[in-house]
Formats: sequence, structure tokens, C-alpha cells
Amino acid sequence: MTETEKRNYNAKAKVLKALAHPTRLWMAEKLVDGEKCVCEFVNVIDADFSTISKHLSVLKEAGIVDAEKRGKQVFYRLKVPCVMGFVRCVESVLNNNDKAQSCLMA
Amino acid sequence: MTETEKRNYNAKAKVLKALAHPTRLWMAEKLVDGEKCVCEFVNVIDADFSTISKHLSVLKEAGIVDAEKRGKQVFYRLKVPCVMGFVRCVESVLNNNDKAQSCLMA
DNA sequence: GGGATATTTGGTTATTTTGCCAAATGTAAT
DNA sequence: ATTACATTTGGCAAAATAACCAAATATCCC
Repeated sequence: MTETEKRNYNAKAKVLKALAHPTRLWMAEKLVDGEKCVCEFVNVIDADFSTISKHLSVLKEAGIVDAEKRGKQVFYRLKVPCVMGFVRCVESVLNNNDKAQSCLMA
Repeated sequence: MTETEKRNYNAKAKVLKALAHPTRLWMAEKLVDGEKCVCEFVNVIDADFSTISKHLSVLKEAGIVDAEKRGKQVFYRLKVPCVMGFVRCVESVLNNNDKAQSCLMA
């Protein structure tokens, strides 16, 4: 594997890593409906607001979301629409897993 | 967020986490061409074979690949074809990031 | 059975990630 | 300018991951 390839896979893995956390994935999915301010997440997620802010910055760093400050609030929005198609793929993995499980039980 | 939802997001995150590693992502992509035995990875990847084996077992555990033993060798194959469509999405994120970068430079 | 090959498992250490707290920053309202 | 509110940043401890080595397991060939 060349150095360039290596860098490429590191970069791709970073994007995946950003989504590979329950809270971040949940937030990304919520953003499909449109932008949300941090405060909206703070009210719903049971975690410190600093934690939530850091999660959002991971998503931003990865290029998955964009942030815009308006007044006191910061609004995040999904930058990459395909993200969710890809969540559907993940769901199909899970469905497969469940099917396998019920086979074992049958 | 209900307990059920929480479990659901943990499960989805687990699948993503499995792919969120340069080596594992690379292996998953290689498997698009068809099954490969562990030894084929061992010859190419610069890492201990126990490390490679463990990576593969993470992918298997997540339901992304399947393993079959034939003779002395174990063959892994992709269980979920959509995985790669979703890698394409990740790539589009990267392209976006690059574009943003070149904007900054221009 | 004994040796060779292919892979997995267990154990250890180093690194990364997570989540909370406290403190800093930015913005609007009084 | 002071206060209140929204968010980010820095620092630290706990938890999860990763990679290596050595040892265990499984299969084949002699």
C-alpha cells in the first residue's frame, strides 16, 4: 500500500469514525430534517452541553456538517445528504444480523 | 430517547465503528472483488497476522463479513453489498472537504 | 503420532476516545 | 458596563481500542 493510499484510507476512516458514535449518529440523523441549533440537542440528549458541543465539532471536523452562528445560537446543518442513504445500509446490516439470530433460535 | 432507541443507535454505531479503521475499511473494499483468505491479507498488510485476524473478526462480529473455513484456510466474504455504495458517500465527503480547502487557498 | 502451515485467542502495554467539570468566549438585553 | 444566555475550549480521569508477542487450536501431510 502506497503512502498516498494510506493517507486516503486514514481520511475515509476519519469520516466513518465521526459517525461511529451513537450520539453523533443520532444527531446526524436529526439534521436530515433540517438545521438545528445546539440548544435543541442539549434539551434532548442526556449529556453535558460541552460533550454535545464536542460531538458536533467532530462531525464538523469530518466535513459532515456545517455550523453557522446566528445571534447567540449556533446552527448545524448536514453538508452531505448521502449520509443517510448510508445509514440505511447500516440498518440493512442490522436486519441481516437479526435474521441470522432468529435462524439460530428457530 | 427511549431505551429501545438507545440500543438501536448503539447497534448502528457498532457497524460503523467496525468500518471506521483504515485497515478494516481497506479489507472490506478488497472483499468487493470476491472472497479472500486471511493469508492474502497477511501478505499485503504490514501488520502482525494476529492483528489482521482480529480486524477481520471485528468485521464479522458487526455482520459485515462472513467467514468460511476450507481446509487450512479461512475465507472471508462481504455479506452486505451496499457497504461500498456507502464508501462512495464517504468519498464524496472527502471531495467536499478538498473543494473547501482549495477555496481557502484560492 | 509428529511436523508444518493457517488462523485464532489471551495477555500486556500504548494510544485514543469519551465525558464531565470549570473556565473562557461571544452575543444580546437591560 | 453588567448581567444573562449559548456555546466552545482546556484539562483530567475513566473507558475503549489497537498492536504486538506468545501460546493455543485446527487441518493437512508424512
